[in-house]
Amino acid sequence: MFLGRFLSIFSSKSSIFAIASPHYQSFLVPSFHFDNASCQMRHFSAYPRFDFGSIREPDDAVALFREMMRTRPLPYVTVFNKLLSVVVKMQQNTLALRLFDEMLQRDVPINHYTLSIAIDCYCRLKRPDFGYAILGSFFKRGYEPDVVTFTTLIKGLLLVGRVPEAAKVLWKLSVYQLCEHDEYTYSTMINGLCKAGGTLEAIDLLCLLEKEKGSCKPNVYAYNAVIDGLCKDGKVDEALQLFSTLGDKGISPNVVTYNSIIEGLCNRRRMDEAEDILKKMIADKVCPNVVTCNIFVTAWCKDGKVEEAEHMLVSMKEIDVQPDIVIYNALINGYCMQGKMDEAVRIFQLAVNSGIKPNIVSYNSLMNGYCKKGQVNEVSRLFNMNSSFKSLNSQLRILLVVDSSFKTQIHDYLNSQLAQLTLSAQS
DNA sequence: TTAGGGTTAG
Repeated sequence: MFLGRFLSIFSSKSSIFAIASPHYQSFLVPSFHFDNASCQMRHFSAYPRFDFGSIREPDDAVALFREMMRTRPLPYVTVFNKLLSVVVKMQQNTLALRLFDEMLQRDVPINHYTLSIAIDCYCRLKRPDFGYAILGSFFKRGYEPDVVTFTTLIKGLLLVGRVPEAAKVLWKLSVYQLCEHDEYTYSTMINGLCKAGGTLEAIDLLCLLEKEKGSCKPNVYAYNAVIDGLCKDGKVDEALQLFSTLGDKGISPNVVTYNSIIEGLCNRRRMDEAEDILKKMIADKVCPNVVTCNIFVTAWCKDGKVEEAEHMLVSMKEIDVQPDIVIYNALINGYCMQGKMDEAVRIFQLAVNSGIKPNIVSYNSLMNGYCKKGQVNEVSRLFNMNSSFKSLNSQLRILLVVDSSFKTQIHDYLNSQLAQLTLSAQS
């Protein structure tokens, strides 16, 4: 049985932890001994120390920002930049831009790091043109955009599929000697090309870099992007071929490399080969992570082997990998697809009891399952548990998959909910 | 305590 073999593969992983444990220990030991001097400096500093680690919600960041704005003299620009970075890492790009705007309006000192963060936010919001506009502020304030700034803009253009423009920026960097490109620049370009459907062009660029003399050789991120692109294009054998050459090139595959290959094989239902790659991964001392586990769980669920897939939760505990909502959702959906709603709800509860918050995907899977069984009352109950404008569009999408005999009933129900939500929003 | 990179679910 595949699951049995899978578990036995994982059980051999204890050796990995044995090897890795000294690193874990040194990582966990607090570094008081060499931080004493700086602690004392801070203790006597006139500036308060702002605790960015305590930021959990966007509101926390706003509260800290307000506190910083009230502090006199104002904190250094580095402190404001740090706060903006924390907000960006929370994927609150609009909020980061709002804070940035307030800094400009209230004449808080900024530097080229601040401007790069703002460009990054616009790019992440898929508005690279606004990012470009900020380049003007660089020159106005006497700063020069550097390789990070340009790489960020290239990434932004690629994110919205503007491949030729991104290539042009890359080309201009060299021709006009605006700055020296680095590994990030090329891996960003290669990844963007793959994500925009241009895996072949990405391979061409990769080959060009491999032949180029100099220090800017493609790294594991660039190879991962191409391997993943090939797998997603269904060209798993080509991905395997490239994967097999990595060792000779001095590139160590990491967990993402292995996950992409495993996913490519699983999607083609080449499960035995996926298992072989997992074995190789463990032999190479690369620890499987939650994504690795989820790839197998998803594949088993699609094959209708949901009970077996559920055993993965046990395996994960054994190897100290924490399940996340993605893996619970894969199982919930697996049971829903089989019409086993009691089992689906049990997994839902298991997630909640484990402290994992269900999300829109969890609710949609359950609603879809109940719709398929015609249990409209359960659908309404779930809808009321999770009704908001944000999720409404996703919930309406279930109409596409429910049996036609229930469509009218659910459609009327959702319309009445929509009307109520509209009214409450207006009031 | 200052900026840029990858993989997963309905």
